[in-house]
Amino acid sequence: MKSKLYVPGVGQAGVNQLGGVFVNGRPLPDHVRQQIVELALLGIRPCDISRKLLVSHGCVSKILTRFYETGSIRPGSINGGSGRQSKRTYESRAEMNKCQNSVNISPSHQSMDNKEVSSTRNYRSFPASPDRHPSNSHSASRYFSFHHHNPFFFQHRPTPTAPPNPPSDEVIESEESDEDDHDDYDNSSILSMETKPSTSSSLIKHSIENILASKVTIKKKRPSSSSSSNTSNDEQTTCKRQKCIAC
DNA sequence: GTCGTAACGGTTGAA
DNA sequence: CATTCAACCGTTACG
Repeated sequence: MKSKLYVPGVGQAGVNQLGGVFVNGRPLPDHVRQQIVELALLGIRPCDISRKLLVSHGCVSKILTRFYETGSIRPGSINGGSGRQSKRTYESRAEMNKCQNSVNISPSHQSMDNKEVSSTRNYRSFPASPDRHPSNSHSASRYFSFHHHNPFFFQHRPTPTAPPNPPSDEVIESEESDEDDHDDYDNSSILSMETKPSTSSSLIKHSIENILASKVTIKKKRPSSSSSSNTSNDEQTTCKRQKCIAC
């Protein structure tokens, strides 16, 4: 039921049942994950979140479960799991460190150390800066291939108000820095500390993110119709939230 | 209608 | 350099 379109260098971009765009095998962009968690923390039910963000409810469930358990919304295993000493593990470690400090979800906490952490994350989703990962020639070539064939994918900005995306080259530079990061996100974001792709890291600039981002931002937020029914769920959510904070 | 989860197909990166 | 394989991803379907 899902339509697929093959994107060279990235894989199969598909459209899920909700009409959302995704790339099979690739994690959702950070800001989408962030939105999922934020909305959940605001008491929005997962089903509403999935509809609003056009993400499957299974994915929402996974992300929220992970968030409640680990305090991290980032993809990747927290415990590492395999003996594989990969970037994922490294990234996860950074998350763990950050989790200890940051799970108190306070915007005021978003701070500079975030930059340090962010430098170790985000990049996984796409080899945006192949030069940082010289060993990964495959990914680099895939990236360049895709980039070359789909320049338009890198020209979208998540928000309509955002300035035009710097041309693809800057993506590769990966040091693109602040210019595009903050404006992509809601400044009042509860989890901005946790999830803000922040400056240094080259956030996933590839297609799915931008596509989703534009979809999400363009899509008018429904007045949370579930507000009335939230009361009971709020308790659950609050309970989980406290559980998360406790971590 | 909502939620959690297993199965599935796909991507990624280390070996 | 190409291949293999484990880990992870999001979607789908089921209960």
